[in-house]
Amino acid sequence: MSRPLAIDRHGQILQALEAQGSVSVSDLATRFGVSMETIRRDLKALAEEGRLVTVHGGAHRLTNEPSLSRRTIDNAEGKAAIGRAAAELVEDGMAILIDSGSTTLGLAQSLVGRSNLTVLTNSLPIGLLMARTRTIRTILLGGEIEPNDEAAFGLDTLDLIKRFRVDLAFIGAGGISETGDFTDYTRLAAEQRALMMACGQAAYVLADHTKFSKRTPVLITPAPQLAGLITDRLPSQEPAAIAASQKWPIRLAGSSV
Amino acid sequence: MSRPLAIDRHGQILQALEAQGSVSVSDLATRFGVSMETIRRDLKALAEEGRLVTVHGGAHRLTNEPSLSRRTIDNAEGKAAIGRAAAELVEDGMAILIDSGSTTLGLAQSLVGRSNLTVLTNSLPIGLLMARTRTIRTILLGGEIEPNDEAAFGLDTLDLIKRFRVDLAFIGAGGISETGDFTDYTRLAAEQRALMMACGQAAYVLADHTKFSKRTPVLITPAPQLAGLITDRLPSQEPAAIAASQKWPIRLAGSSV
DNA sequence: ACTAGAAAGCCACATAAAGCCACACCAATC
DNA sequence: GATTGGTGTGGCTTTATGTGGCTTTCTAGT
Repeated sequence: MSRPLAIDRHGQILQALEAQGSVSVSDLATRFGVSMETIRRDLKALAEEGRLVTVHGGAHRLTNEPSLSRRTIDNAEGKAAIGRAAAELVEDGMAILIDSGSTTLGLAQSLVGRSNLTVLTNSLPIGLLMARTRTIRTILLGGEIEPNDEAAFGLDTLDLIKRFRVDLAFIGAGGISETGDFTDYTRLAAEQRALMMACGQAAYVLADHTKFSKRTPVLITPAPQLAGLITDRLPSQEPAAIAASQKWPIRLAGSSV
Repeated sequence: MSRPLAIDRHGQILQALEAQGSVSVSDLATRFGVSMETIRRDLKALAEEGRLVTVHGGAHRLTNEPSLSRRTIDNAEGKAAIGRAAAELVEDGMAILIDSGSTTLGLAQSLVGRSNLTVLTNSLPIGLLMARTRTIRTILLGGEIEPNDEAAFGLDTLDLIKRFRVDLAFIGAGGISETGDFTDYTRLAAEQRALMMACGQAAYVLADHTKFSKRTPVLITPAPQLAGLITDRLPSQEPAAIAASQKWPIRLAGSSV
């Protein structure tokens, strides 16, 4: 009987670490089907190389770096579920576009470990995350960086988007109006998101349920490629949720972990 | 030379490695119908040619270029000193371009706290760092991301560079040749760096002393804007250092903290 | 704040897979 | 027919992993 390569495990551990910030010994042990002691030895070796720090129960990423700062993401669980649901739509060999935002970041995290994909994004954290997998080809849509989003916006970004065609586009939104339409904070961002939709053969908006109660000023003109909305749950009392459910096909992400 | 069978095997092993990142001895043995010992000899031979690295149980793709994301930066102190020296050239209100690399990252770190600056960069870590200051306007030059550098390279990047003109450009280099010229790992990177030089009214190459003993294959064609080299110290015994000092104005960064 | 139980860590030992080396073998080549 | 280079085999060493016993650390309930 042959033994799986230890070095592959090391690589995947580091990937999981990039995506999640921390990993637990028991999770890794079950995931790889090896004993906890083996995982401990892996983590110890990686820690000696200075690639992570071990903590009781697992390991943690070194904290100096441009992190996908896990700065208290609201409704992290719901966004992770949306990410997993969206990732199921992504098939081997596809080229996809991922917009910036904490919800779309959930999708990127779910794609870690996949290979034979091409990801276009205007988000720096997503770009770094994807590039570090080393198995996903990553193209960054450059432009002027908006510090709040840590993503590129602007004329150059619009221009770059126009040069590509992808299989799927996953778009964020600032909020959802009472009419069920998607809205954004600025004119430029709305324009850019509309263009991103048109870049894909099919486009999905990723928005968690908190967006139904958010109103942002600029309407995003939906492109014909818009295939639906992926969210975690529909707040039944929200007019925006009711309107949206009548307007777009909605895919509910099971919040079960 | 060798049996045709063996040559086929070597090629296919490298191909499998390219596709999967790693291969196991036992898998290859069953796949080719030969003994594990033979596969080991194959891997050993390929490892001696520098085409892969052997690990217990198989082999792993080599990452030719030392990765930036491994946190231990060689000669961090010298690079920080170079960064401070370069930062002194940057005046209020300027627009500057910062190339990717660990040395140029030192410059970016020295600029934290400054304001009224515009920074163009193709490096994701530098872009994030600058954007997070919120006082420095940041423009990211997009394109395909090279995982080792965590920076954008490619046709789109070249195209974007051409659209800007900056006051100062700070360029990295893979190595310095015996003739004192700057060299790089790939044709594309060399081209891109040359274009970056031409983007500035004046351009400086930032390279610490370890670069004088590094030889990388592709020559960077210097643009006329190249105003000099900023380094931490000149290894007197290195022919590359002597040649460079005769060819370019050199600014030595005081290593004093 | 204290303490008991549970979970995780550590160490030593056992074992199976992998690596290494010397030698034998086989099939082309000169 | 001798030579040469690739390949397989057997014996030994090394490495990776699992297991059990013990210690340490965390957590929750009083």
